[in-house]
Amino acid sequence: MFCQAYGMEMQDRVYTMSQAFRLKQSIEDAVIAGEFQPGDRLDEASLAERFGVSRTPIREALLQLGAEGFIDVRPRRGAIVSVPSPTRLFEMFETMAEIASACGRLAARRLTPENDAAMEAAHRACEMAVREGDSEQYYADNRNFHEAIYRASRNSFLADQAFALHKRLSAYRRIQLRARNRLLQSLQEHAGILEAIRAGDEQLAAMRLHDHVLVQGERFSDMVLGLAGDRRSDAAGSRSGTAK
Amino acid sequence: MFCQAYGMEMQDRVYTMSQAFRLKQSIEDAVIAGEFQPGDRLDEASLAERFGVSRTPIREALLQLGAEGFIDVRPRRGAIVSVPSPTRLFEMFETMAEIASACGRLAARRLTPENDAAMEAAHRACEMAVREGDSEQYYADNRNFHEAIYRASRNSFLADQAFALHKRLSAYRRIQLRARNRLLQSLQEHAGILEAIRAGDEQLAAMRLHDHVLVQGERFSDMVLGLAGDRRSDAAGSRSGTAK
DNA sequence: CATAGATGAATTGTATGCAAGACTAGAAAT
DNA sequence: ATTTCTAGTCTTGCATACAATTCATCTATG
Repeated sequence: MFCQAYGMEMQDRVYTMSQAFRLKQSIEDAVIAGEFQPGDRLDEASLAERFGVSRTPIREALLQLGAEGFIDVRPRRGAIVSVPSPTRLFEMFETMAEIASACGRLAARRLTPENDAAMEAAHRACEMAVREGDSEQYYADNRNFHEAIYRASRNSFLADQAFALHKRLSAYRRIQLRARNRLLQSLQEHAGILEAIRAGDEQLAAMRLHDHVLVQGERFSDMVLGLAGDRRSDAAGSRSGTAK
Repeated sequence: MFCQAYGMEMQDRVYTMSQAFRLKQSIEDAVIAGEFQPGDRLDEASLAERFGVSRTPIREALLQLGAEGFIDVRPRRGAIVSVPSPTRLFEMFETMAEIASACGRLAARRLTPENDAAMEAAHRACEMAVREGDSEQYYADNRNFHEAIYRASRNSFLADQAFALHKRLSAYRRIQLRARNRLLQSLQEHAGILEAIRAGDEQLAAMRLHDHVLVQGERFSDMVLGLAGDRRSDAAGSRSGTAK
């Protein structure tokens, strides 16, 4: 049937996005922005009231965010913003380092002029932010720079995974950037990463990206793992004061 | 995701799992078992009737599976079992190779006697399956072997990610195993991987795992990427929304 | 005084109903 | 005969109602 080809063309049509999808984005953004802090309860009723919808689409959004690991949905006990234990956080960063370095390795192998230009532009933006000492701006530009590298792997699936994890870690990454005042150091590392990718040196690019993400945290991670025989990855609150 | 024993028991107390969670597992199992083939429609009404529940928990299960990337949920157009394009499939396998090799690298660095024993046991089971020529059994044991390696990374987050992707690719992996009749070859590669991990040779372990997963597919992947200048964004495309 | 048990309030899980968008088939027109 | 328009059916999306379970508070008891 020739009609099928014709029908395909109707796919340019823009379908209305469901409310649940919009809500998912909104809630995710609110979490990333820090409006909901780790440990905070995501109450279905209040979220429904806040967004002017019923509980149903809220529930659907929360469950999806839970499936992505963005929040923690406990059966019959409601959803909370995940509170990863220190060990869990190291594990997440270590995973981020591995995935990022994989992207860098592939990018070094497959670099195209377009991807190169995108990374260059993002790098320039980072430079500008550092020059102006704008930490918030650097945070945003840094995100774009890393996304450009993920894309440069020319593996959109891997890039999606990388970016998803990047978003999940954004709150802690921001702390990391601020706490150590390592804007300039970060920028220099970026330059080294770019250099390695452009040289087509897969190993070097992977290593530099790995170290860039972990920031000397690797050995510390190993140490923690060595000490802690058993690991708890519970989201159980460390909210109230120290257990006495 | 890390759904194993999610709602089973937390802090001694056993909570009743929600229907939606059970349904999620059931539907996922059905997809993995090949009962629903890629492209098949997952109709809410018929699934509800099949499991004897209303549409609500079915919907919630489908949305969660969609968020995990296991199926493809299109707004207002229902859910289907994902039909990755060949390019997409290569990307998924390549990502699996990268994540698996990362697990192997960490396993080589941190191997404990317990993890070693677990891998050994799984390897023995694989040997037995090959000796008896039981392809189905090997498929199951192979899965356990790889899971043992993921766990041996001593990074439970990374291991969860790896296992989730492994499950997602199970249908195609089974084809891969059968089509090439490479049971024996696979077993020998397993032995080589174990050897490298035990020797603490991170690079070798990573490389062997990488090659084991990709099975000479790497160059082919590069070739496909090289030929296809632009990649189709199929219906099974990324869920990155309007991110530019 | 502390702890265990029970009762009421609050919150989540599921079912049902209705509205709106998407698919199908048929008729009209070129 | 092919395409376009249209009407009807089917499916999904959301709201509401109710059931089930968890949490908090209070009381009784050692």
